[in-house]
Amino acid sequence: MNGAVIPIKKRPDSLTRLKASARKLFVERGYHATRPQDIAREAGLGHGTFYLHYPDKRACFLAFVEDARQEMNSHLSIARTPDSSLEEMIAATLNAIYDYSDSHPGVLRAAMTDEMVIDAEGAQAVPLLVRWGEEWSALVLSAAEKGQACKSYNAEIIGQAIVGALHQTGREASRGQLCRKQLVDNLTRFLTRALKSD
Amino acid sequence: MNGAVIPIKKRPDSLTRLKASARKLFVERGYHATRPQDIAREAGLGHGTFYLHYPDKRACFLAFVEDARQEMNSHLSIARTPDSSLEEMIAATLNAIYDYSDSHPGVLRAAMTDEMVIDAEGAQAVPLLVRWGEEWSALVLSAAEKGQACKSYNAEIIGQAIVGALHQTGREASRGQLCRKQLVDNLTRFLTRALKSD
Amino acid sequence: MNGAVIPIKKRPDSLTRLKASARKLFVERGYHATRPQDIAREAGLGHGTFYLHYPDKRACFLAFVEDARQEMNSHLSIARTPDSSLEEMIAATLNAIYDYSDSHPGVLRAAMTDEMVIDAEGAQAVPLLVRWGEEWSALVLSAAEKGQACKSYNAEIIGQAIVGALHQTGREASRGQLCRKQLVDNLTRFLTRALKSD
Amino acid sequence: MNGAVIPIKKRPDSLTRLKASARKLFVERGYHATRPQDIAREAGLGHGTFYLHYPDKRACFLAFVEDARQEMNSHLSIARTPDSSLEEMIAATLNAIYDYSDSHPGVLRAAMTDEMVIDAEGAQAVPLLVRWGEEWSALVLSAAEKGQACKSYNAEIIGQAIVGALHQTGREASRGQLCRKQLVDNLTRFLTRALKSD
DNA sequence: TATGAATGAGCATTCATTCAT
DNA sequence: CATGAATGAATGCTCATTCAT
Repeated sequence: MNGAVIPIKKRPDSLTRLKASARKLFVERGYHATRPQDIAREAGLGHGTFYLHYPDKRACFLAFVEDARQEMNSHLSIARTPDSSLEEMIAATLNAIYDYSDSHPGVLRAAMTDEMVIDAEGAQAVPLLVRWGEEWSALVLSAAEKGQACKSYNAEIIGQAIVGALHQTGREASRGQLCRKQLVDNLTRFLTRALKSD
Repeated sequence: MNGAVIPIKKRPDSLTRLKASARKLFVERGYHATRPQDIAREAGLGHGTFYLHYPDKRACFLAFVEDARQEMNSHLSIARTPDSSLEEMIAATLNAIYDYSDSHPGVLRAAMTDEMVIDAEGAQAVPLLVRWGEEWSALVLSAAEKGQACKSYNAEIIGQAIVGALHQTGREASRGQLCRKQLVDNLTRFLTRALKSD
Repeated sequence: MNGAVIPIKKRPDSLTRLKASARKLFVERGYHATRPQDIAREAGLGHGTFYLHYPDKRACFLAFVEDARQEMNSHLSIARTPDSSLEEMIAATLNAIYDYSDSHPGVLRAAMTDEMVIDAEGAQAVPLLVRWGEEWSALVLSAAEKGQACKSYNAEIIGQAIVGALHQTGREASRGQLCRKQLVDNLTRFLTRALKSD
Repeated sequence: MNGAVIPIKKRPDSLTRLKASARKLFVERGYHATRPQDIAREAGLGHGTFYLHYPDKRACFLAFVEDARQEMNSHLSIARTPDSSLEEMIAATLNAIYDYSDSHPGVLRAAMTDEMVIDAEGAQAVPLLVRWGEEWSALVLSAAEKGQACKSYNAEIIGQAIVGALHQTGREASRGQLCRKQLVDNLTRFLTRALKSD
């Protein structure tokens, strides 16, 4: 009679539903136009339930950002193959970003909402975009060490430049102006030429 | 009847003072933390006077953005010399941008506040960053025609990429992390290599 | 034509009306059961107007207490005649207190609401009752100096004891249990005997 | 089958623990700043358990007051010796009150929280202070009958006056302003002189 | 008997905007 | 042109109480 362990697939538990609703609304309406009450209602819960899981609205937004970051990072680490040329690496990364963007439209944009907008004081330690810029810095550095990339750049600056370029083009793409294939092709060539050694 | 003489040093009219106050406060506090009342008070005017000049707060912000754009464009057109190499043109432009940023700290950042933040519906026709991206597109196109830049790029995409790179590095610079000289040097080389023909 | 100075008896101005409404409601319902909105509505004003005059509800209550204190003090200073025996002074004071209580029913009681109730942190510097206790201390001291009262008391303690006795009997009186004439008579004798020298 | 032995040192049942926690928190934070949830958590119980024992928060507070009253009364009846002079009786009572206050700091003060604060409508049948006033009335009456106290007082009024004096001085004492020895000495003399016959 | 997730009416406070002067 | 008192819908958040387990 070990049958007592039927887990019956219950509880699409309230936190999970709040997270989904918060993501949906932050993406659709932005931070300021989304009220905790809206998030709870969208999740089919009472207002108070929101505050069972988050101390305030800001914490909920930050959790959303953090989740998006981790999701995105998983996507990226899957996409990147170890021994590839600089161009291949860039193309793979771009494709991974656009894949994520296509399957989660608007999420990156919402997650990158300027922290000044959320709370003038005590904002996010480091904005999402800056963190990703730092990751690009590391990539640039390692490519330089492998002789794939020009060694005379300040990797920090170049990392931020790359992430800025991707952000702005991605944004325009999501406004429906630019086609993805061209985007990947152009940006890959642009970045590769800018970075490659000699 | 000498009373008719032109009063040479009269006090700036109320709209001018409102504009100055609005800029100051939008830069210092951001859009949401600035109330029309604060702007009027900062300008030494009654609260109601604000609405004599702007239909609402949003219009005031948009006017601020437009002014910043025009100021910046003046700076740029002065800085650019007609017959220069691609590299010279890029370096001159970057320097002009940082000059403006130094003499008007925070203005560009505030003016580029994401329109989604200002009003979910009926946002700015075209965000400032996108407009500047379009101007870079035109520069890239004309450089390509002059044989200075690679012809096979989609200028629209590359324009947005460039402006994104500049925005993000500029932002990090204003967080006090990056030194201007290095910034100009690295970005000039980065963009020149990425763009140049052959 | 100095007629330009007709003051036309305008503006039963909003602060005055708010004060009256606040007093009425704090007396009728107590601090916690009175909302800023109720005060404003009672005064025939919008909610927001309340916050034009008080930074918060607590400040409004404290202003009410201070007003009551001053009103009461005026009453007392009018009632007391300079050269009177201890017994006369006590009787005059008690009568003045009950006169005030009769014409402003409930006000003293509401004004003496324990500060702990209003805000655990940063409460009233010194509660109203304690302040009045200190004034009684001074009276006891001066009576002792004039040889009217026993010199061996600690005036501070006795001042608080007197004010406590008056408060508690006044409270019971307002619950309709005790008759005023008897109250004044009994308390006067009680205090006089307790205080008088020899 | 030794399992049936009486478990001598079982943990105090939930009501006992709730009572202890309620007392602790009402004393430390006051009525309004204490939530049923806090009381339950402090007692190491689930929130819902609170409502197994009390219909609502008000009932819990009233139970706390009643317990304090009974405890205090026990203290007093132990302290009072049958055949003593008025002065001895007063001194013994005061000492008993301060003993209780010293060993249960803050409890009397919390228990005497104005009933208006707890619930505007349908407040406590008779506030604690008034009940103790009535007990003092009885003491005064019996002292008068024994010829120890002046017969011409209205005992009801004098009872309330005494209890008010004790309350207010006790409160100031707990604010750390007055020393106990002096308190007992001064109040004993004060009350004895006020009460004693002839 | 015990639990604690869920609830939603309620609260203090803000702020873009209006309008009588 | 200029004023600033007045407005009230809207916001983020709390907490006494319920109820399915």
